[in-house]
Amino acid sequence: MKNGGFHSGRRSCFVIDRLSKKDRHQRLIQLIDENPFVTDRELTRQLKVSIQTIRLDRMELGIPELRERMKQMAEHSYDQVRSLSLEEVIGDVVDLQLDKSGISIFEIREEHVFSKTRIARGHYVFAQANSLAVAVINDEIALTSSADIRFLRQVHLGEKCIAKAYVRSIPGQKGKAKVEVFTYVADEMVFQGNFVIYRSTGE
Amino acid sequence: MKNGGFHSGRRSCFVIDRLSKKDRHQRLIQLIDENPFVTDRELTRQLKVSIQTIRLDRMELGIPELRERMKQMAEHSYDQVRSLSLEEVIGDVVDLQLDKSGISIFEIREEHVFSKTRIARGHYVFAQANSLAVAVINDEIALTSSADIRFLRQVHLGEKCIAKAYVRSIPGQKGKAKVEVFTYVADEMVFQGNFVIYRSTGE
DNA sequence: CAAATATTAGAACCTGGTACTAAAATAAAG
DNA sequence: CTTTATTTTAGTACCAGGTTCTAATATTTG
Repeated sequence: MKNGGFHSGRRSCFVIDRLSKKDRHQRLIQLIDENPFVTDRELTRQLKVSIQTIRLDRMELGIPELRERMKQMAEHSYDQVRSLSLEEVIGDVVDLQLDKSGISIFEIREEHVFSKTRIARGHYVFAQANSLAVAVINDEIALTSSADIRFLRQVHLGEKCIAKAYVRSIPGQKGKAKVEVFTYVADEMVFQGNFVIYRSTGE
Repeated sequence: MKNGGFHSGRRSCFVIDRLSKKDRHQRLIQLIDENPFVTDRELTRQLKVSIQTIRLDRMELGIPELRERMKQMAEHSYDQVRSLSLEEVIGDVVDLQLDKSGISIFEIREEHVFSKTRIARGHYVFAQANSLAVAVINDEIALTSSADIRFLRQVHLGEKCIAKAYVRSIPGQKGKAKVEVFTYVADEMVFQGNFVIYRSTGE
């Protein structure tokens, strides 16, 4: 053995000594998590064990090699970019009757909440309602003109928001539509909004 | 030569013949753009040229090898995830006087606009204002209670939104603060919002 | 036709591994 | 204190997907 104390470290009676297998595994997971772009060779320096040990460890832990990790990240981001650019609406629209009504579902995930309180940031709840209000209008161009909104209670991590939109056309004005949106978690109303949507009819 | 017509295609008098160098370059760019995970070997099949030609072409066009492409995508997505999870606020807060006022800047990028019209989705403009309204409140917990908003004109791709927030405390109610936000592009006001923010004072 | 350009072939080498065999070192059990 | 089991290290052959370099053919152009 190369490392360890002067008398080639028996037990762990020396300060700078190898970690136990279990500890090393934990550290390995941590290191790769912190920097997924680390090579096995770099890991040998950090963990003071041979490259074979690193590779055995990765096997046991089911951690793929660097190139495979990068490939997976690349594929993931590729999919994400594709789906994001398709995401014309925040939340899944499950029902849509153009110029009448619509329903969308949106689940509050980690990225939508304040990390401290785990309460959803208002603009995500608004975004779901706004997207739905725009989607429900049967027009080439539909833009939010103004809105009057109310957050009735906090929405927490993991909760499913069901937004229901109803189109109430404004009789006098042709280029504008009024859309009412109510968002529920289970039976409880958490958000209420009155949107005035600009539409491009007759242009 | 291996491909081409029966008499080993002189000129381009045969139908199934190699493309010109220029056309091949265009096709190569297109193929890699469509599927960045394609190997050189797969490209030889598509373009009917040798692997050396593919590699020369990539050189000339400055297209890196598959592994480098994957690495770049992986790094890009890693950075994005990191910055997204750190993004406590939409827009850069450039000035903040707690319980008084604040300014944030937010540039409209591709991902914020309707692909058809290149006009910003309302909820991004709202999100900037909402984030700023919450940030300007000097409290552990600050949540949007209600808002009254107006989109004064469309914001386009590439425009920089400068949001200014002013706290107007509500004298009667202790747990609520009123925040006015005005968003400008250059000198033009594009958005106006009155937010009522719930605050946790004295709790 | 000759000269210039484009294409192909092939060998050596690189990174970051896998798969496998085998020998040490260390720990645990009898 | 041995013997056995586990853990760690060493070393070789091999792989994908390349780069880099030299050299030989095609093909096009003047």
